[in-house]
Amino acid sequence: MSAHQPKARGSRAEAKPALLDISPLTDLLSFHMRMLVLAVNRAYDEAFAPTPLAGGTGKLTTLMLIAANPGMSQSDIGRVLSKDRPAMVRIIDHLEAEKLVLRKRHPEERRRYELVLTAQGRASVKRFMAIAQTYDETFFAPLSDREKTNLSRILRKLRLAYQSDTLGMGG
Amino acid sequence: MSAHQPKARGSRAEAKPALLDISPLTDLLSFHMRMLVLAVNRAYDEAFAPTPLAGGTGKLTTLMLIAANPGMSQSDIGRVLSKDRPAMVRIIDHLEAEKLVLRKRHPEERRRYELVLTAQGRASVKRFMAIAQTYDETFFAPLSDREKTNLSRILRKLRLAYQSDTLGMGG
DNA sequence: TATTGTTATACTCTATAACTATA
DNA sequence: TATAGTTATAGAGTATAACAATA
Repeated sequence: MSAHQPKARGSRAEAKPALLDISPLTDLLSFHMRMLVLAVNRAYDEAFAPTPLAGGTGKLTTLMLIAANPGMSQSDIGRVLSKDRPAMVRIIDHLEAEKLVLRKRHPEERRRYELVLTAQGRASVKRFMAIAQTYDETFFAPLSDREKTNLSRILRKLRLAYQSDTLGMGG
Repeated sequence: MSAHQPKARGSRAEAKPALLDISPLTDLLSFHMRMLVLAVNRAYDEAFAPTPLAGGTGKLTTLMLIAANPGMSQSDIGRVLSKDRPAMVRIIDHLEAEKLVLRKRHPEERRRYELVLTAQGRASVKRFMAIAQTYDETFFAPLSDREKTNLSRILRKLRLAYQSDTLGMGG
């Protein structure tokens, strides 16, 4: 959070091809978070490669939202996930092609769809959520329980500060 | 970290267009981190829009690395930032076009470049680092000092677990 | 044979505008 | 006029393969 460490030249650190000073970067919390998300996304890609939810986390999170809140519209989901309407069209197209999600016309509000899981979607989502939980727990396994609780509380506080939107409950 | 909250129907929560249950997502630390990085990237775009480092953080981080470690090669930087060689070519092309960075041929190892700042680059990098620090501090301002220290320590622990590469020191 | 930088290609994600149909 | 969904387009990020120059 402050003063960069000196380059430690001359010490016993002269083994490898000259160590790099990355402290200007690691002093920034935002840099830390970005690098970690890169790694966590790689872990996601590995865990979900053999599933129809490969290639970006948007398909999984959309499916989980529909499972927990049947009847959501595409725009509703976009607001939660910070995705615009064109992005949601593509995701729902994919999930529909995979026969996991169904677009039902809203009876009164005929502009929007009510998104619901198909029977296959309901059956699959349990498996997907188990994969998600395993990959998430595995990734954060290097942390102690106390650190995980702290991290969760801190991230939640930041989320509420920047996303206090219409969202809702949970977390 | 566990048990989803019930939908709390019937309580005083029936005001807005029916609250959404996002707890399946917020139970995942990885989801929290991804959403926060989305927000932090938006903050970056705003802060650096009027500079030649707009459009992605790679240009700033590359510049800061060269400033702290003159003579780095493109591949060196790519290893630190988890970017492949084609990505680094594009970034250095941009920084060179902006007259911030210079490709110098390495005298002995004539395959690689020694990347150094131009006079203009050295003058600008101080300003850019000040902008970076301000935007970073502003973004994490909702946290107490203790929380920031905790977050930094936790993120560092995870980084070391997943990126124990050849990196170096600092942080 | 391996490595640095380069080019080309492709696929994803993101952002914007414009169109339709509904309200 | 405003909103939900759609389409088209362009930009940035990422991943791959292949190439030239060098080691």
